[in-house]
Amino acid sequence: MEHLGTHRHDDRILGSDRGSCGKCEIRDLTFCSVLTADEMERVRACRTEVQFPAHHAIFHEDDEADHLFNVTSGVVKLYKLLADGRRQITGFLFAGEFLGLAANRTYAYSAETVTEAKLCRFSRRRLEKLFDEWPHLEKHLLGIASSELIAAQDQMVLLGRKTAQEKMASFILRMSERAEARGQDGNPVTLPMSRADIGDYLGLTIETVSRTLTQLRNKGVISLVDSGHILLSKPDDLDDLAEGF
Amino acid sequence: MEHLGTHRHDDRILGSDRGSCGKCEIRDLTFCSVLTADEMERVRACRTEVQFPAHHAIFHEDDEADHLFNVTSGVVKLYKLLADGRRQITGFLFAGEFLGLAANRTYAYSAETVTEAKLCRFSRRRLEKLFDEWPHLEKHLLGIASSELIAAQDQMVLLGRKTAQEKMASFILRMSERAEARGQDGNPVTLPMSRADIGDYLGLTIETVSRTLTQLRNKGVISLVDSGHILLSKPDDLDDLAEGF
DNA sequence: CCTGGTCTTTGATGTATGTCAATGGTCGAA
DNA sequence: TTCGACCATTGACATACATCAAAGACCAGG
Repeated sequence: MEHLGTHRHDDRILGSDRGSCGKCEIRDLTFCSVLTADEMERVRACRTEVQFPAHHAIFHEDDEADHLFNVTSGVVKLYKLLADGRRQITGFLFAGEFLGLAANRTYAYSAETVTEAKLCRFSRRRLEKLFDEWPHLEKHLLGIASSELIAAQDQMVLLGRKTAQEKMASFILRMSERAEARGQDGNPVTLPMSRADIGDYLGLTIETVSRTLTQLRNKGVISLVDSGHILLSKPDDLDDLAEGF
Repeated sequence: MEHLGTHRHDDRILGSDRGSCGKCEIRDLTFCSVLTADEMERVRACRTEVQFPAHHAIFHEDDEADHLFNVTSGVVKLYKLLADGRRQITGFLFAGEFLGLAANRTYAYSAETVTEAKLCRFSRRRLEKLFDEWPHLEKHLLGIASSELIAAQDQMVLLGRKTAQEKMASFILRMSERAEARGQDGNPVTLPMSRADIGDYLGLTIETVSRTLTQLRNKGVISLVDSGHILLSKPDDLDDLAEGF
């Protein structure tokens, strides 16, 4: 709900490091996976790797949308603000995921790091020229956009029709699944974001997030290792709670 | 919230009418607008025009996603259900808009008519073959998907962070804008859907929708011509209410 | 080891919205 | 015209979640 002061010192760009695509460890998670060696070379030419500390603004909703980004490590959040400061987080992004969606010439949302994070930053203008040349890449992006649209609709169901408990259960399970999809351990789940962030993602307050977690703990379906790590004691029961049984 | 009994008699397909693309009045609103005459001819070959009465199911969330659709007249709603029947409407579609998004091989949502409606029905398999051949069409679809993603994020803000009054005000204004975008009159606004549908779209109950409308009427920002037609008496004040001023 | 700051948890209370119930309006069928 | 069904509106009451407030955790810096 409240604005957490975002650090606004230098961007900490790690030089113009354009040389490391070859040893990119998350290539398979990104759109780069569909590129040939020649194509990779041309993509590399419009790329810069940037690094930000935790809780650092990447861009704001009304900035000129000059760049597209791929998260290469760390966690990023996307959000929109209402005039009085109410905030809705529209997504958390992990390694391999894509950001920079624009409406007209400005970004459609603001983006901030949750943890320290590295990103590949592309010139939108130059990258879009490559998209025009490579239909298979455009096709891949359409697939990504479709999946995101489906995820957005699930989030609408969550925000519009689920109770606090169902929201929390769904969120924990989703984070677990996504960790596994990235090849990490899904249990215990790591929640790198604050309670405020979770609340602003689920349409709840900090207090309700906290209280709901202790309810789930009291029911025995989860254990709180520490505030950022949750052990799923009864994943099947958690599944049921997420769907309202 | 509750299930409105959807009529399940015959589909009322108006024969295999494949001959009328030439005089299609809403061509400019659809992806057909980017096709050449030759391309149109091939699209026409995998097309059937279908017509449904009001409150009729078009497809269900778990059906095999064999078809894609374009609304040519009337209004359609998309929704998802929770196990106990709670419903979230994820969108209302008007003439020119596209539906049939699939996850894996089944539809990602259910679709039902709100009013009597006509749709162009395409074979997914055959249409996707054409997409592969025509990159400019794929590019156009990516643009559509991006706009829908942006709209979905706005809806998340609405569902997660807006009050009932802000939700209603936003909804009325959105409907007005969309009518104007289709070349219709945006004031008075026509709301062809029931209060139950509006509630399930905004994450509210029927009663709250009704009460909120009378609040707005009492404030003098709208007049209720009848339950489906709203006159915007003070559009600017309504704008302010939508954003929380 | 203390200290101040930030974040999380927990408690007490308030309120926007949901639930339950009744009334009224509209429209098509007889 | 009257009837019945359905939908919208309004009222009384209930409650899930928000708000306000305080008390622990945790951690970095001195």
